[in-house]
Amino acid sequence: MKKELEKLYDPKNVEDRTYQFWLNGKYFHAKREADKPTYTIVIPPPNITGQLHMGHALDNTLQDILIRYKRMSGFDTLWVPGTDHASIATEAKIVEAMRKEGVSKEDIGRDGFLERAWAWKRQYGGRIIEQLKKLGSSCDWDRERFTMDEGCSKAVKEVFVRLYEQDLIYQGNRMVNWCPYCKTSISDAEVEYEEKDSHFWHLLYTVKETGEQLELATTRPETMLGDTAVAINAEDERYRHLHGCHVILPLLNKEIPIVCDEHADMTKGTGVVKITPAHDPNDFEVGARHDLPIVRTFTYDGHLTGKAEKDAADELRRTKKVSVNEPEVLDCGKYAGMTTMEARKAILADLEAGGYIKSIEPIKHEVGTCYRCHTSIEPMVSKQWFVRMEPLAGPAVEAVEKGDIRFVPERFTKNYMNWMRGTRDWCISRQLWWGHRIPAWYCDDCGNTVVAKEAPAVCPACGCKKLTQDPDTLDTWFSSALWPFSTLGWPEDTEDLKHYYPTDTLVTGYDIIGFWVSRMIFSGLAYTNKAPFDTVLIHGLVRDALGRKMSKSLGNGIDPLEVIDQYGADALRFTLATGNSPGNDMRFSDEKVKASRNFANKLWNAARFVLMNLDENEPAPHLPEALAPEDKWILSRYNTLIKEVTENLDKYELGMAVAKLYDFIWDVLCDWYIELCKIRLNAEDPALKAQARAVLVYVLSNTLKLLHPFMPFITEEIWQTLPHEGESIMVSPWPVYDAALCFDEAAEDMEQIMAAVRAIRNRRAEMNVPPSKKAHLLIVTQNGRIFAAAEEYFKRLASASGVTVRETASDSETAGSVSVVTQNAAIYIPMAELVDLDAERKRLTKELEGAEKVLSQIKAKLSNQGFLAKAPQKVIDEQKENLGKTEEKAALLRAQLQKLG
RNA sequence: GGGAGCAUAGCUCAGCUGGGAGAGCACUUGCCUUACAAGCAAGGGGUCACAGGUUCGAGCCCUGUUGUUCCCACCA
Repeated sequence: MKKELEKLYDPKNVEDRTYQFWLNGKYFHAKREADKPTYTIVIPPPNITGQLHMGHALDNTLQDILIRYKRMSGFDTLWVPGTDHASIATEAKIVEAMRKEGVSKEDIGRDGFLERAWAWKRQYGGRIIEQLKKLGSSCDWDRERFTMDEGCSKAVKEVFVRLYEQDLIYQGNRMVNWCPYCKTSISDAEVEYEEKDSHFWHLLYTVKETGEQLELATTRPETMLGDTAVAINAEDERYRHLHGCHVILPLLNKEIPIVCDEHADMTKGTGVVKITPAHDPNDFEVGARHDLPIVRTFTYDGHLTGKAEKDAADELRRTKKVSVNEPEVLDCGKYAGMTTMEARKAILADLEAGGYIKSIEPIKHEVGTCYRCHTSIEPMVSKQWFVRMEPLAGPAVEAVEKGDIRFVPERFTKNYMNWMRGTRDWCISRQLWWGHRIPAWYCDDCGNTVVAKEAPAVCPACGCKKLTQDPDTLDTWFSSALWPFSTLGWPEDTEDLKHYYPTDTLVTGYDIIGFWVSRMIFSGLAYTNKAPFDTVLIHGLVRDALGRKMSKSLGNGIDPLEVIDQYGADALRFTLATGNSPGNDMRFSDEKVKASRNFANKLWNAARFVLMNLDENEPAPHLPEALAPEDKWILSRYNTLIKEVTENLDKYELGMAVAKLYDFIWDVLCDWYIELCKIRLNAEDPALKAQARAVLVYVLSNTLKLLHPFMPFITEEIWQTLPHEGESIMVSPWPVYDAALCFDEAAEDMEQIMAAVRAIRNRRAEMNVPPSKKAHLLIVTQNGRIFAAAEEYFKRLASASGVTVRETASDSETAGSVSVVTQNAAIYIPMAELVDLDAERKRLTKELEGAEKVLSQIKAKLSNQGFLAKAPQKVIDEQKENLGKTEEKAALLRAQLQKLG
């Protein structure tokens, strides 16, 4: 029975049904096949707060292309999907939702909050998974994971305890980045710098011993209450007499020392700098060097501290036997309770009134902000957990240097190295509730700290039972760092882990190399002794049509699901895969998707044409015994395509691969081969028909396979409609290049005919001859072999009514003709009424000039001794061949001109 | 301050290890040719940012300049 397709391809009729078909067939499921090499990708887990955005669409399209290609190429492929709990982002969203209900975290307590968070996860965690399916992602859904599921939690505890025992995790009062809005510490990587307008306030502090006024500048006068010294450089001659002296801190009238420290830069400002160890990272270092007191003057939510905070801190110090460098807290008196900005104003006003301000200088200033909420971060001394990076970074640098891990494109190696070499200890504790709770317990009696995978029953130090777990949770990236192996079962030595780990390719954007990629690398090396993957494929950002970042605040985001709804997932995938190279940003526009949709439709109609011509019992794809010249030509082209597409995919040149497929399908297959096939399909001879059908089905069906990783839905739909063997195109074998199917000479002959066809069309178009006006062609050539059997081609493709091929022609025979000259033939189109001898002469002269110019260039090269001596033989041969061809053409042109007189 | 990317047709971008400048869109002209007007055929349009250098040969390699984007950095 003849199958028919709709005139327009409608993705809506195909995609969901096809995806379900794949799921039913369990084609995505990795079966641990012992006889196959493995290929594994772990998905960069999207946040459960998220909707699928264009970045995800790109990321997952690339992964699916690789996975589908490898699956068809005979690999045991596994693509592990999952989601990330995204502690800070999710918690912020839930808090925000609760705020709208008038409920706070504290109202419902930790357990109540976590209940809500898990409900959130159940509600929204699945949504993005469904969206990934719409895209066609062939993930192994039986292995779907979540960063806070039981297995991942186990891995997190295992790592934490191990690192603690190896002294690679420690707790300490250190300078951290504090977000007063999120009320948590964040890591260095989570700070984003933004340029803001600000001022230098030049202040005057009085030296106690000499009474002179010491000028210093600050951008943050509100921190002055926490000053515990001013620093000068020991080499600075201007202040040599002040060594060992003190200044009186204004407003507090407190005596603080002048210290000599390298941090004070003589070339900057007055060379004097105030030191606030509790609220500035540099000053913290200075404080440590000079054993200065650390006086905290800010609360953790961005207000100035008062009596309550001071008392609480004192109480803590008294009862808790706390660590030595627990900061003091100041009762800021009249400033207590003000926000830092309010305090700045008030303090400046008081300084002004007291005559302590010398001048104010406007400046532009890079201010650190929280990457989530963009609130200015406050550097703050706080007790946090840290991962000691130096011992972990070494092997991670080495693995990339040795080539165990490769970045594509290569330039991102540098990016990674800079990050890895420059990184400081990683602050991993967060003052949040949603996340992996830190597996540390403190003894209420003796203050002992116990780190363990399970809650200890008694304090090992004093034997009491009063143990309280650390209230903090871990940085989201702590669990993401383990993702390549925690998802496969680590720390258990599971079958999956043995079989699929290390994974192969990691696909992600350049924006999270520091956050995620580098942490997976050092984690993998440290805990599994293996690099977690061997290749990192980096892609860029998807921007809007104007090149702007897509963002919620700009409202310029394009929803991939809407694009899928309108144009189909294949069109979206094609758009994202095409025309961009690894690591580069790309612009997304409606026009591009339309072009992709048109391509899908073109393919669809090519298939429609083929099906239209098929017999009821058309056999599965095969090649006939005898081949027509155009068959040999298309098979040569097709085999070249296999070779190139495969090579491109192996080199991660996905954009190039898909561009070649586009050209082949549209130009080679549709515009030429199908048109050529119509000759035989319209012929009487059933053998010729069958021959054309067979080659058409063979080439189309196999080309669909090459295209399948990029456009899975439409290729499956067409493949299923065509005669085929096997259940699904997605598990059919990847085409293999076959040198026996490259017919170079026949293909070259065919190209000659095509060139003649183009030249005739060109000539006719120039003269505005409609296709309906046919003409009998006279071809004069020494290459009769090529043109002898070409009559049907010219009739079909060049509006010819017939063709005569000869070696010579008399002037009278060609007098009333328009002529066309190709490389090896002069073709006469009898159209006496259109012949304009003058125009004809001009045109031929121009063509001849062109040919002669090329000739002189080639001759110059071939007479250049340097070229002959140093150029590769292949290039020289090409030039020689070209010389022959061009000379032939020039001769024909000259003869033609002579004829015209 | 350090590092990286980009600069090619009107627009968006390809161009792999140096060997005759490409695609899509837009534009012009002619075609409803029985797969497709979401199409077919033909065409116009580029000092490959600028200046040097290496080379027989440079869009591609080297140096510098300009413009632009991004990343990193504690600049009081």
